[in-house]
Amino acid sequence: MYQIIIYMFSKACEYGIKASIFIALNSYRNVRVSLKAIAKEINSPEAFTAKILQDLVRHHVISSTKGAYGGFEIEKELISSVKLSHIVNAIDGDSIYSGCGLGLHTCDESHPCPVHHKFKSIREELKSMLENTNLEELALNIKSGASFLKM
Amino acid sequence: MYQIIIYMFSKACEYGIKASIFIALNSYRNVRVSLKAIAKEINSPEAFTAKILQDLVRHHVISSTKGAYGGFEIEKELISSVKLSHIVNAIDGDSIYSGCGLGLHTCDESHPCPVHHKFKSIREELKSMLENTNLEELALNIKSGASFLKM
DNA sequence: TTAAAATAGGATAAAATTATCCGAATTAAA
DNA sequence: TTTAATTCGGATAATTTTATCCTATTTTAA
Ligand code: FES
Ligand code: FES
Repeated sequence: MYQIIIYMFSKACEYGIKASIFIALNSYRNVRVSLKAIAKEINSPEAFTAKILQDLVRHHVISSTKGAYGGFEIEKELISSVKLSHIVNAIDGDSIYSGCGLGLHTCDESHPCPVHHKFKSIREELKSMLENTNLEELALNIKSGASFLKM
Repeated sequence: MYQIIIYMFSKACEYGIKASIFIALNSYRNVRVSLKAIAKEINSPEAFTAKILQDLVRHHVISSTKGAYGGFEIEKELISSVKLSHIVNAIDGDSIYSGCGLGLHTCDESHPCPVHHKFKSIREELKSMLENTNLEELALNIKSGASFLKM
């Protein structure tokens, strides 16, 4: 059984979000970061993080360069347009929010589960938050020391 | 990778909540329900549901009677005082909400992760909802056909 | 041209969650 | 008293998620 009910994100998403923030942070300084550096910074397992970064590259959330002096980056001009929802979609797929909180086949207004109306507003709020939070603001908060990527 | 990010509840919780509602519904009519009837009604795997019901019994959320004509029930007078949070606590433990959305060791106001402030309000809202929703209202909505336990 | 540093990707393993099986214990009715 | 209907609980299996390993490929610099 879980220890936390609100499984906001899968581990994969957690790592993906944190990695993206760290990459953004460095891309402002035109610095490409390696998998190794990322995993160290966000305190994540290297090989698993690699898989997630590959996903993000495939979905064009970040870009990668192979070979020596290679690594991951995000085009500076794009950082402010990358939303949390993009990252989450890339990693967990985009069938987000369509599921019923109690596992009914679909979440359907005309055939609601017992908690449908109670959860709907919360879910919408979360959704709009993800769609309106961009990497730039998150990176700036890290930079200013207002928030942290590990511990 | 998950298909739905907001893993509101574990499967165990989903089944636990739905089962509790169905039991409540029947307890109003002084009818004890069997595991078999519950699993059929909420469309859940029988043996797994049994484990969850055992948890709920141990935590005194519901009560059980062994043997022929046995089954599960909830004392009528208690139905309105059983909150969703009780069910969830019984099944997933009570370290609820203490975890950080991005997996930091603890959710700490003075050492916040990048999404801390964004998620905090949503989480609080969800918490108070769980603490303020009782089985009675959920059961009544099923009874009146306003909500459904399966499909 | 070679060596070193990286990402990419397939295969596999470990851990957690979900699900199943089976026998023991209990209870009520026949 | 026997039988059938049940919950209880331990063991185990299947599935999903998370994590690791190893090799291939790419790229840059020496
Ligand atoms: S039907 Fe369950 S959340 Fe909408
Ligand atoms: S520190 Fe991450 S949610 Fe509070």
